[in-house]
Amino acid sequence: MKQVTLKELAKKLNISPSTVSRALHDHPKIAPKTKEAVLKLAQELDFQPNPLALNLRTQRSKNLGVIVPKISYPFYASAISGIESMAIQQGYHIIICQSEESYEREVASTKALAKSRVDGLIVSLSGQTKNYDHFRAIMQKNIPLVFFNRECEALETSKVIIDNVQAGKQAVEVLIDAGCKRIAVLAGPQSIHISNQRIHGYRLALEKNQISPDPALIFHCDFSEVSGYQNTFKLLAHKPRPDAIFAVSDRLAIAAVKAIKEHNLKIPQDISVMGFNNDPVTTIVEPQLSTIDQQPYEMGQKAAKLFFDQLNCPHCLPEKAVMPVKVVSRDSIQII
Amino acid sequence: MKQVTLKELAKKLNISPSTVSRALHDHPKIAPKTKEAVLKLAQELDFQPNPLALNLRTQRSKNLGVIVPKISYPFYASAISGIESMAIQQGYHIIICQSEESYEREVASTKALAKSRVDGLIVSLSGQTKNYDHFRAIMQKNIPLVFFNRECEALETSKVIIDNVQAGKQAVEVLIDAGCKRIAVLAGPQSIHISNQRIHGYRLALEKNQISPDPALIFHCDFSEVSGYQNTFKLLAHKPRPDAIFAVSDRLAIAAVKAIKEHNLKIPQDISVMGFNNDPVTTIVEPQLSTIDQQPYEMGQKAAKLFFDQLNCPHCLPEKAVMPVKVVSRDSIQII
DNA sequence: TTGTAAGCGTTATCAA
DNA sequence: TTGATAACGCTTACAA
Repeated sequence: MKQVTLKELAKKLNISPSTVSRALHDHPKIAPKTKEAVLKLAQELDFQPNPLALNLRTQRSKNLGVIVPKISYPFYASAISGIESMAIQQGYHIIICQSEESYEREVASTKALAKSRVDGLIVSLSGQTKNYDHFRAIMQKNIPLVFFNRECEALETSKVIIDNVQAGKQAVEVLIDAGCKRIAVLAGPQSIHISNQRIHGYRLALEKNQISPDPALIFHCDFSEVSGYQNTFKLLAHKPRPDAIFAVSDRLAIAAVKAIKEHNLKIPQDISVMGFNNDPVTTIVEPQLSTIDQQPYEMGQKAAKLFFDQLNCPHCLPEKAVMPVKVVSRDSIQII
Repeated sequence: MKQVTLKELAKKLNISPSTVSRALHDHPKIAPKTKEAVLKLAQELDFQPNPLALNLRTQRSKNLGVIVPKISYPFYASAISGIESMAIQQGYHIIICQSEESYEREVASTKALAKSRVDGLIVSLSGQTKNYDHFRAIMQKNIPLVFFNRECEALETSKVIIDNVQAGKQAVEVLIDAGCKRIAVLAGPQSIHISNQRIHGYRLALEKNQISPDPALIFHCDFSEVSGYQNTFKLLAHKPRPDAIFAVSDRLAIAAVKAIKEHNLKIPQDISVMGFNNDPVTTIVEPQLSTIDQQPYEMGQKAAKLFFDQLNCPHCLPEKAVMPVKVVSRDSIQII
């Protein structure tokens, strides 16, 4: 059972392939009955134009590469859904690669996707990435490149981000408004730029509220649960004990919750916790976690939109979209 | 900056395209110095063969379609990673579609993927799917089709599954071994075959241990948290109260945990809970959940392997792979 | 050992 | 209104 081709339609109808092609495309100058006959047969034989041939002609693969640290992070799973929802509307498919936070894997994926001739690339950087030459190569090939969430400031590309400084500030202000004075930070790796921005927001919030910052209250750690857990132990040992923790990700916040419970401290009575991301787990942990929702689905949609903008207007200037965030208040912060 | 083509290499070297092609492919009958010259120039100009042209020639897209209910389910996120790890080795990319448990979306995705000429399809059925004509169409086009996890027994395709009856039996035996006698089931939708198989396993376990089954202890519900929660309320109201719950998914188990706590009952002292899937949340909920690990990454790898087997041997018989599961013991079941 | 020519399936251009 | 031809980039008989 082979797929029927346009040529075969032509042969059966005793007309030329070009006529068939025109009939199928509503060409203005085609005899109505020719058109009718073609459409009828095409229907009957379930003719599907071969996209492989189309791709060769147009030099477009109709594929969009997406590189994220990990699809199992709920943030990225949602973002991917958002990207896909837009892509599908334009007849595009997305090809997803995971960097697993590894620079080497990110480079390898970027190269593989370029080789496979994706029409564009939507990327959220790996935690290790400090060199951007692989993306410069993409740009030189005029392949539209859009960053989202974790972006590269040094490159002039379209990007979809949130205002991490502002969001960090908002998050910490929730804690301050709840009466917290000694707010510690589970800060994530120092290499992650968005984490640093959120911490910058933390400082701004303190400043605005005349709380003097204490650098010893900032605990850098990697994103793993173990690391968050261990650093919370250190954090709780600090004298005087912090009365709140701002974690730059929900995963870290949840590790903190675990550690806090082991210390037989109560959340939020003894210590408040603020997360970031609005992962589904935030409603499963006890108490439920206050956090910041970045609306990843919408970020993904916007990123895809910016890709199509670039595709359709290669010489337009790149666009930077800053998306709004939402504070989500739950039970991990004392209400005063 | 256009990509350089094989023809251009040929022109620059004043030889024919075919010679260049042969040089690049280690053709046996090629003069060493011709080959050398070609490779050198190819290197210099960073020649990358255009896969779009290759695809048209070979009539292969080098894309593998994957349809799952939802990528944000951790089970599927892992399975996808497993599929991808195999695919990448063979120069394949995967195109992921989410059915969102909708029959219509599954049909639409199947058709879209066929239209885009994927070389094969790896599918886990949507919860609604009862008609399989869209897959029959795929099989008629000789597109390799592999099911995993949620399969279709009526179709003769390759498949990767676990023995859900056996796994359900094992799960319930853990409860029985812990001394539970009145084991209720959060059973999921009646339309989901694998859930029903797990429930069948439940019955076998009861039977084997001379516990008489009580149909009133089986609570069908959809997979949502609300539904699991509400049904647990009903379940707990049942007299005499069950001393254990076997949930066919961790999500349901977690909803049950919530409901149980609202009743001020203790897990596992008052009631034990057994889940299924080994989702990451099982270690976040308190107490940590005993469950069944299906090793989704390995399932995904195996599914991809079966796809490549079909691709390379179109007339080979389909293969059914039954993967082992692991019982994961945590704190939600009383140890006696 | 290399070159020529045809072909994968489609469409754009030109000519009729 | 339709047809012939060439082209997208690559490979492979076949010929030389």
